[in-house]
Amino acid sequence: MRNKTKLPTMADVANLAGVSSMTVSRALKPDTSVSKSTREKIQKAADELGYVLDTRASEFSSGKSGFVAITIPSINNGNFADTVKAFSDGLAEQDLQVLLGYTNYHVDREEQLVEQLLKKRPEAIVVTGGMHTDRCRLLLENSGIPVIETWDVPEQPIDHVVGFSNLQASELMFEHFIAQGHKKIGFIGGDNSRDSRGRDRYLGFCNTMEKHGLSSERVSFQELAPFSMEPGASGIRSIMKEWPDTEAVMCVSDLIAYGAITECQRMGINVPDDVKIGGFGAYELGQFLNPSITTIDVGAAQIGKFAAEKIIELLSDDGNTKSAKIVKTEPTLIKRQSA
Amino acid sequence: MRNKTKLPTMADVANLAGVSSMTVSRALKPDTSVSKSTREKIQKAADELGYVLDTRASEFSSGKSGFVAITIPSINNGNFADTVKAFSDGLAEQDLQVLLGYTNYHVDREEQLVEQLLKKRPEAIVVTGGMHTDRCRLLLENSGIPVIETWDVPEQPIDHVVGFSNLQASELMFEHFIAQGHKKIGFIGGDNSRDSRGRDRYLGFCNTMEKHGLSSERVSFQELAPFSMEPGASGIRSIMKEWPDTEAVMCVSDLIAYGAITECQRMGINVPDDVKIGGFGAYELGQFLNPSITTIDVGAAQIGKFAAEKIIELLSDDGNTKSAKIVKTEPTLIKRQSA
DNA sequence: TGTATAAATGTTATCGATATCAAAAGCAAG
DNA sequence: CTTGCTTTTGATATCGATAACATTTATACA
Repeated sequence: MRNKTKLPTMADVANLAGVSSMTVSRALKPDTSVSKSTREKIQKAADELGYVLDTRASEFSSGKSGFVAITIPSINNGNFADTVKAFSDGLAEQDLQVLLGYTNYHVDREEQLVEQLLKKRPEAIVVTGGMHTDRCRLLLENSGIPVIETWDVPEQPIDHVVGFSNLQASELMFEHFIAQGHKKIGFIGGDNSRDSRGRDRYLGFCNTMEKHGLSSERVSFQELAPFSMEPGASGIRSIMKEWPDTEAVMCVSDLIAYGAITECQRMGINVPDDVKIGGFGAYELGQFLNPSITTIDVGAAQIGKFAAEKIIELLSDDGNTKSAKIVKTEPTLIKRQSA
Repeated sequence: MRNKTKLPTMADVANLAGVSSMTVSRALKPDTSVSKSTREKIQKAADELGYVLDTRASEFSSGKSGFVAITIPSINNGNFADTVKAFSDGLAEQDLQVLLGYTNYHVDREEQLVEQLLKKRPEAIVVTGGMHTDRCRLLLENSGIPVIETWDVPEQPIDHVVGFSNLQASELMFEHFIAQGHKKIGFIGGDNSRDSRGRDRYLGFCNTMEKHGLSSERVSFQELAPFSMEPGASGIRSIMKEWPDTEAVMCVSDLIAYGAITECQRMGINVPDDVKIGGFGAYELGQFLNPSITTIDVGAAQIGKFAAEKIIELLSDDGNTKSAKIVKTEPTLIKRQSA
């Protein structure tokens, strides 16, 4: 069934319109010098044949692919979605498309994905996080295109960075707890070996506790493969069972906090009167829950916007102007009802 | 900066390894006849040069692109994410990649997107919904590849369909309301001109009301551009203000229901005692909210899975075997606390 | 009207891989 | 060591568009 009838090519259109295929090529682009009459003639021929440009040939011939690759950990995550949306919007004016890939929080999967993406010769690549396999790092370094690491500030950046310190960001929440006089503080996170951002948020917990001479034992690490709400429920159950006098808990994301808060309600524990619960990421659902979720806003959309701007700058650049290698966004605490 | 140093090509690898580029091409694929020793030699040369295959050239030369296009209305929507995930997983074994595009619930945007995607010569295309502009329909019909419409059962399908009747699905909820003895029933939806699935759910409301001789006036249509929770809050406010004796309301999605339920809580209205609220789509967050959200499960993942299977079948097909043009999934009511 | 300049169109070579066919090398059996 | 087969490798044409350059046609102005 498929490909039985071969699709029309530019030469077919040229034939029908009685011009050369080069003229067709020009007529189909917006800003080239083709007379109005021939352009109309060609447009008519193209419509008649149902001609659709083959960008594979086009990209191959012109040498530029017209798109930028971006990898994010998970498709179903409002935060990364915000980043991607702002990123796409920022690149749209430059006629650059976005090719998206999901690592599922696995560095091995990331390596595989990055290789796949590079094979398509993007004009730049954006990756989430600063933790990569050695080979992935090498691939990116040798790619010959701008590389931007986001959502993190790696110690040894590959190239450019648009991110923030997850460690410092999570400290905001713990300092907030402590300023309210709490001492028995806990943390619910995920598998730190897979998610370096989650790990840094946990380190922020440890640092702050240590700084104030408090115990950092009240932790629960849950399997949160498809980063979700259930683990928040099990996490808070486990913490409240082992340390019933816990006063405040920060969760590695708002989705976890959502699971934890709603589970508290089911257990008859009042949030925030009995225990305070903080989230991370300023997801929309946290704003509407009762109690609304106190959280850390990391400026997800801003990251995407900045990354897009940087890419536009780097691509238009003739290699002279030096732009900042590292752009930091400023996480802020959003005080709401839950903590 | 970019492209300054040209990336190595297959010919470079061939040179270094002392073979022809054709042999390199073969060695880099898994199942071709190349002797073990030369394959190792070539692999070594490729690694040394940091060679990465240029799929643009590869696809162009071989004539197949190796990917399938899919359009969905919104990136940040758990339901469509589920469909896409199942779809990707289903195609992964066939070495088919997925190229994703977002229509933002606009048919004009869809037309533009479909054209963009077709330019890249996918091997098949999946679109969400059965409402298209005339030109978009034409583009799809002339594309020469399998087309699958999903999440809907159009009256005049373009080619293949994997979907369900949104009308019948929403009737499940209204019949559920009525079976509980309710008569004063409402609906919160969005802009029907943009979202045909939402419109069909609304029609399901009207049909059921009419069938039982009830009024279908209690409706609120909200602007829900980035399909979200706030509109649920305003929607329920407006309905409860105008018709305070409303007994049950269905929302066009769980996200809207979430906004509506939490707003009720803030207004001191008890759900489900004072008013019952139903959602649509079986989103994860509805399962954990107190009260948990009664909803319609449309089998989002199943749609993706079926679509993938159909594509594999159609692509491997020699054009003989006739497969069903229309595959329907069976929406079910998930009875929880809110209704 | 002729010359200078700009605009419109055509010609040819090319991007990097693979399909296809041809040739060489390896191998088994007599 | 020769014949006949399989396996491995190579040479060449080709996919469809565009870059770069060449040429023709239109336009302006003296």
